Amino acid sequence: MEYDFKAIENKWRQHWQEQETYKVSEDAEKKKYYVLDMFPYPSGAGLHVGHPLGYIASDVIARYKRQQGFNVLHPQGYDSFGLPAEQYAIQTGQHPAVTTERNIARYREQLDLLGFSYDWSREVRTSSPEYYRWTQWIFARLFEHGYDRAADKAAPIATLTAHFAEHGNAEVDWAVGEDTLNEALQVVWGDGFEGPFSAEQWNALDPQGQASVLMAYRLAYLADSEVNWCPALGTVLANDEVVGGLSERGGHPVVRKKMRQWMMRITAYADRLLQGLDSIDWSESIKEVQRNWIGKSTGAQLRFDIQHHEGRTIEVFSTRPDTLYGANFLVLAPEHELVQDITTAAQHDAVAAYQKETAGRSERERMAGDRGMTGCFTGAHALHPLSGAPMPIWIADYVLAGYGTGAVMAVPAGDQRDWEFARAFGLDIPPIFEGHNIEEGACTDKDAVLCNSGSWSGQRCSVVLPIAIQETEASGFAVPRVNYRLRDAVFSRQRYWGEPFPIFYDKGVPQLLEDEQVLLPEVDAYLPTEDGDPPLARAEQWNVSRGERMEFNTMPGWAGSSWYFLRYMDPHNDRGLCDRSKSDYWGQVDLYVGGAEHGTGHLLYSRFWTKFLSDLGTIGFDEPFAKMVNQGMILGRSSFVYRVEGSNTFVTFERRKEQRTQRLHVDIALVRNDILDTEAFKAWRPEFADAAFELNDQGEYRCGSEVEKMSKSKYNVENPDDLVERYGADTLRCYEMFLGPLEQAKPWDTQGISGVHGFLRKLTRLYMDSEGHNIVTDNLPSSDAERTLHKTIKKVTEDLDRLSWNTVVSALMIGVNELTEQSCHDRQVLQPFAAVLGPYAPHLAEEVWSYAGGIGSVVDAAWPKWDPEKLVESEVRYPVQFNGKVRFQLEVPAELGPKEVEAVVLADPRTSKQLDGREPRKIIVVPGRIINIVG
RNA sequence: GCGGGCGUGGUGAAAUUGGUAGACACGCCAGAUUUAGGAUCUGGUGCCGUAAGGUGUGUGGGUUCGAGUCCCUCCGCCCGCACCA
Repeated sequence: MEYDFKAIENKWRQHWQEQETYKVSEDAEKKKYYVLDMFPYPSGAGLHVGHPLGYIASDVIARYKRQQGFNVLHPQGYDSFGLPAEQYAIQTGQHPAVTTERNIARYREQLDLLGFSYDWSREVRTSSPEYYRWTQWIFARLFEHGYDRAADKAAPIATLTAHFAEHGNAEVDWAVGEDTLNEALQVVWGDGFEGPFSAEQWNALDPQGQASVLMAYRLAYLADSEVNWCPALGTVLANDEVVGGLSERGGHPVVRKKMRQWMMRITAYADRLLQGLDSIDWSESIKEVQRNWIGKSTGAQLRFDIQHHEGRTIEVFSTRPDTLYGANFLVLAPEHELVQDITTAAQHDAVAAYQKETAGRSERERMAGDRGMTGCFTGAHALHPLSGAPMPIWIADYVLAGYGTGAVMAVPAGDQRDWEFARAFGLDIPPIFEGHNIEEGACTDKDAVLCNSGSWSGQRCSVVLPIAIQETEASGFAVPRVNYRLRDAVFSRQRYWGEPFPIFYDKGVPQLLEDEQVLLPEVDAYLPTEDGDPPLARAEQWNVSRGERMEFNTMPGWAGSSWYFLRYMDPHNDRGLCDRSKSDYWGQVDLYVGGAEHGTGHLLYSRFWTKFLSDLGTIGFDEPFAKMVNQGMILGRSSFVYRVEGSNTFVTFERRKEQRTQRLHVDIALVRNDILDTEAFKAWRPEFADAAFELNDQGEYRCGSEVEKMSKSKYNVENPDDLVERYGADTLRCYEMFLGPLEQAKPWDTQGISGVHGFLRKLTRLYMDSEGHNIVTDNLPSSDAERTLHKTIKKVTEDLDRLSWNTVVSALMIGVNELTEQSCHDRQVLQPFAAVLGPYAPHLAEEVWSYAGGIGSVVDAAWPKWDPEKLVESEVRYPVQFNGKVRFQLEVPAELGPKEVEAVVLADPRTSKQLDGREPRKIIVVPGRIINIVG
C-alpha cells in the first residue's frame, strides 16, 4: 500500500497520548520558549480550513524550538463565556454550559486530528469556577487600587484614605474621574463645592460619603456614564464591540444611554500603553491601530472669560495654542453644560431647536458621510485672552462632547473644520499666516510663518508652539495639557453567561465579597426580570445572599481573555492565579499567533491587565506578547451555476450570456475542476431533481467561480476533517503552510493539495518500498546527497528563524526531489532529513525517523546543524552579462579568485564574439555570483 | 481626508544584504502506461517569434556596471481611523 497515512497517523497519535509526549514542566536547566495561539471561542459551527492555519504555524514553531532544545510551553484552551451560547440558550432554554461543553468536545475532536503538540493537561476554560475565581480576584484588586500618577503605577486605595485622613486631597496626584469626583463632592458637601477637601472634612464624612469619593479614584469603579446600549442583545457594549453604530456580534443597532456601570480606568494607563508599543515586535498596522485608539495629543487647556457672566469661563483644549491670535469665535458641543446658562433670550428658541435636532440624531447618522456644517449661535460672547476682543460663542455637533472639554477655540485660518464652519456661517477668517491665501482653505502646515500674532509674528509655528504654551501658562489663563481619545472601558454586561462580580451592596455601597467565591447561580430563564434587572436577579436566594443584594451584572467577554496566557503557566494553582516563580520562568509569550481583528479589544485590554499585575508585583513583566504574527484569512472559492430565468434549465458557463440567467451558488462538493457532476446536482436538492442542462462543446457543464469569504450559505466551506480523511493530517498541515505567506489573505484551492500529498508520498519512497519494507542502507552517502541534505537543513533553519513558513515546504520538496534523483537511501542523510521534517509532518516524520534508525521520538530529535563544508561545490557556474544582459554561462573551478575568473572569461571565445572587436571598459566579478562586462 | 500595507505568469507564489526574475506547486499541453476511476510516470509551459532574437515584475522617470529590490511621479487594490480640536 502506498503511503498509508491513516495507519501512520493513528499509530503515532496514540503513541504520543500514551507517552504524554507533549507534557511539559518548568526546567531551570533549559531555556524556555512560549508559543501561544489566540484564545478560541468554541463556536457551534466547528472549524473550517481557515481556522487551523494559525494553529499549524504556531505548532511548527513549537516543535522546531523543542528540537532545538528549548523547553516549549504550547498550551490551548477555551474562551468559553460569551454571547452566542447565551443567545442559543435564550432560544432553546438549554443551559449555556451544556452547549458550550458540546462545542468544546467537537472542537477538541477536530484539533486532535491535526497532530498539535499541545500540553492538554494545562487546558483552561474561562467559564470554569477554578478559572474565573482568579478573574474575580483581579477585578477585586482593580477595585482596591487606584493610579498614582506621581509614581506612575497602581497603588492601594488604602494609602489614599490614609493620606486623606491626614492631609485631605489637596496634593493628591492620582488618576481620577473628574465628573464622578465632582458629583460625589457635591452630593457630600453640597452644590458648588469643588474641592479640594481637608482632612477634617474627610474625617467627618460617613462611610457612604467616603465610599462615593473613593469611587472616583478606583481602577475598577462604578459610574453613571453614556454607554452603548444594544436593545436587541439586552446589554451594553464596549466601544470596541460597536462597529459603525452596530453591534460587532449580530449587527444590531446600538444607542447611547446613560446607565450606572462598572468601568475600568484604562485611561490611567494610556501613556504606558502607548510607550509599550515601542518595545514589542508586532506588525506596524496593529501598533498603529492602537496608537490611533489611544489618540494622544499634547497642547494646552485655555480659559476664556465670558462677557456679562462674571466668573464664568469656558475651558478649551487646543493642540495649537500658537494660533491663538487667529481665534475669533468659540464652538461648544450642543450638550455642553454651559449652553443653557449663557444662551441669550433672543437665541433661546433657535438653540433649543438645534439641540433637539442633534440629540435625535443617532451615532450612526452623525457618522454617515458629508452633511455639511450645522450649528447655532448662542448670542453670548467670550473674551479673547490676549486682545480682549469679543468672540461669539456657537454650538455645533462637529464638536464632540466626549473629547477634551467639549469646546474648541475656532481658528478658521488654521483648522479646516473651523474654516468650513466660518464659511458656512459668514464669520470672519482673520489671517495669521504669511503668504497664505485664506480663500483657499485653512493652513495646517507647522512650518508656516505667523503674522498678526503679536510677538510671535515672523516665526514658524513649530518654533512658537512651545513658547505659546509657556507664555499662556505664565499669563495664567492656560495650562499645558495632554489629551487622550481613549475612554474608560465599560465592564458590566446585563447578561447571564459571564463572570459574576465578587460584589454585594450594603446601604447602596458596593463591597467586595472575598471570603467565599461568588459562583454563577442557576436561573429559570436567561432573560431580564420584569423590572429590567439583568438575568442574575432571577436567582432567588442568591440575589439577596449578602447585604441588600448582590451585583446582578456579569463581566464582559474580554475579562477572562485578558490574562489567560498567565494561567497556562500554572493552571491548577488554587492559592493564586499563577505562582510568581512559574511566571518568572515562562515569562512573556515569545510568539503569539492569531487574527488581526482584536487590535483595540483583547490586545489592548490584556496589555492593560498585564501592566496592572506587574504593578502589583504578581508578575515580573509588563507586556504580555513580545512578538505577534497575524495570519491572513483563507478565502473560499465558490462555484456557480446559471439558471435560465423562470425555468429549470441550467446553462454552462461559456453560454451563460446567450439568455437571461440567474447565478446560483452550488455546493463545491458537486464540482471538480469547475465541471459540475450533473447527476449529483439533481440529487442535491429536490427542486433540481428534473433540471435540464445546456452543455458546452466538450459535453460538460462548466461552472463559474469567484473567491469570497468562506461561509455555509455560499456552499464553499472546506472542512479539515474531510481533507484529513482524504489526504491525512500531515498533508493538510504542509499544504496550509505551502499556500503562501502566513500574514496574507489567500484563496483556498483544494486541487493544489495533491502536489503536497505527492511530495510526502515521494518522501516515503526514500525510506520504504511499496510493501512498506525498510530500504534504508548504511552506505556512505554521495557528496551530492550530502550537499542536498545540508542545503535543506540550512534553508529550513534560516526560513523558520525568520518565520517564513511557506518557503520551508518548497525547500523540503526540492530536497526530496534531489534525493530521489540521486537514489539516496542512506541513513546518514535520511535520519537528519526526518528530523527537519518533524515540525511540518509530525506523524510521518516519526514513522520515517524510526525507519532511519532514529532513537526515541522525533519530537525530541536534536535539530541538525548544517555544515558549510558540505555545501561547497568544486565548480561555480557564472552567468556572464554584457552590459547587464546575460549571454552565456561559464563554469570555473571554485577556488579561483576574481582576477583569475576575469582572465578566464576574457580568454573565452564567446566573450570576443559578444564584444565584436570592442574593448571592455569595465569588468565586474562578484565572487560566486555574477560577471558583468561593460563595453 | 489621514495613517499602515500591497501590486511579479492562467493560479498560489519564490527571489533574505541591489547580482541569472518566475524556484516550488496547481492548472494547462504533448507523450507513455494502465485504465470505470479524482491513478501513475516522462517532457514542455511568462509573453511575441518557425528561429536567431526581442521583451517582461501596476505607470512614467531617476540612481547604478547591474533594479522586482533603492529614490521620485502617477494609477489601482486591501486594512485601520475618520469631524479627536
